[in-house]
Amino acid sequence: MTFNKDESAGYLANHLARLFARELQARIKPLGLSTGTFPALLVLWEGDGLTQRELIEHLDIEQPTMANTLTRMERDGLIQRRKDPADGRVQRIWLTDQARALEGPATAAAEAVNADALAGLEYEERVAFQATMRRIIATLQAPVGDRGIPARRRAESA
Amino acid sequence: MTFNKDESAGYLANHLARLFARELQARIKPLGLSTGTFPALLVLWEGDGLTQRELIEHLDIEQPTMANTLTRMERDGLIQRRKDPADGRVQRIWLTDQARALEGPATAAAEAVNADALAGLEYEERVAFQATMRRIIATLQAPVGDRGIPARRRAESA
DNA sequence: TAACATTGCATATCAAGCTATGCAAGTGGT
DNA sequence: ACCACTTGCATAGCTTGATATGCAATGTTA
Repeated sequence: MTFNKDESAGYLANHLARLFARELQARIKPLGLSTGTFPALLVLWEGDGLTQRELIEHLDIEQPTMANTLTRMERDGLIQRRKDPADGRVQRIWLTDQARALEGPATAAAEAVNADALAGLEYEERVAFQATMRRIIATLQAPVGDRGIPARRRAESA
Repeated sequence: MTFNKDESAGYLANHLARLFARELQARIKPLGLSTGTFPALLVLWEGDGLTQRELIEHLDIEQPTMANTLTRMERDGLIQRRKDPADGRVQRIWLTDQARALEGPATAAAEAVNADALAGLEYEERVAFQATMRRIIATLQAPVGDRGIPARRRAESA
């Protein structure tokens, strides 16, 4: 049996993510936003003043990737980095007014991408799809030894 | 209602793809392979001598991305580019013996990643998940005006 | 308190994706 | 035969992801 990419979950996930990114990029570029900054903004719109570490824990992104993204966001006038008065190592991230003003149009664009992508799916299929994605994400985030063990049972044996 | 990333199909797809890529990278790095070259190899193992254009049609990758990937693959001894005798514009892509020898271990690694990721899912859930991914991919590949229209009906009205 | 370990972030460097652009080789129409 | 168009690929330059590494600030411990 040869390996068939069109039946490989990993290949399909990669392809799907690229298509979503293309679509989102087309819709938020007019706002002056790009796909990489978007997840950080989603977290910061819920409440800013976070540290870089707090951001990466929310987003499961490596630290240097986030540092890089924040540098671009600062350059583009979306955030400011200000030193934490209590801990000299920490830089807290604050949104600019410009970034705050983009929350409405930007989240509307993202909603539109999702609606577009999922058009043609029944409600039950959408719910099941997202639930499955979350389960696989949880599996891949678990340490290798714990794979395939439901989170409940994992918690019990801790 | 605020936008919630953990209920956004696009965000979940991006996160999922990153986790798959991390996992695959860990497993094929020992073979001297990387995630970007993998899809091209999958196509070429089925039969080489393809043009760059044929490759990008198989993989839905932009042409300069593929040109770049092929340059790295040539550098790493995985492929050779040879001029097509009949058409001076065309470079045909041929696998090296080294690349041919990697088919077994590399596809085994990819199978292992998929098995790992999908462990904990029932058979029906896996099938449904992959079917849904393929449907969303088809939707996002369709021209904007045709979104939400089943492929069957789209074909009829052509 | 001096030495060591940890934490938070930055920098360097690479891969993998994209858009914009250029150019040489082929094709077609007159 | 010539001009215009198309096709195939390369290059430049950017974003978004990763690893490896360094360093300063803070914590911890003998």
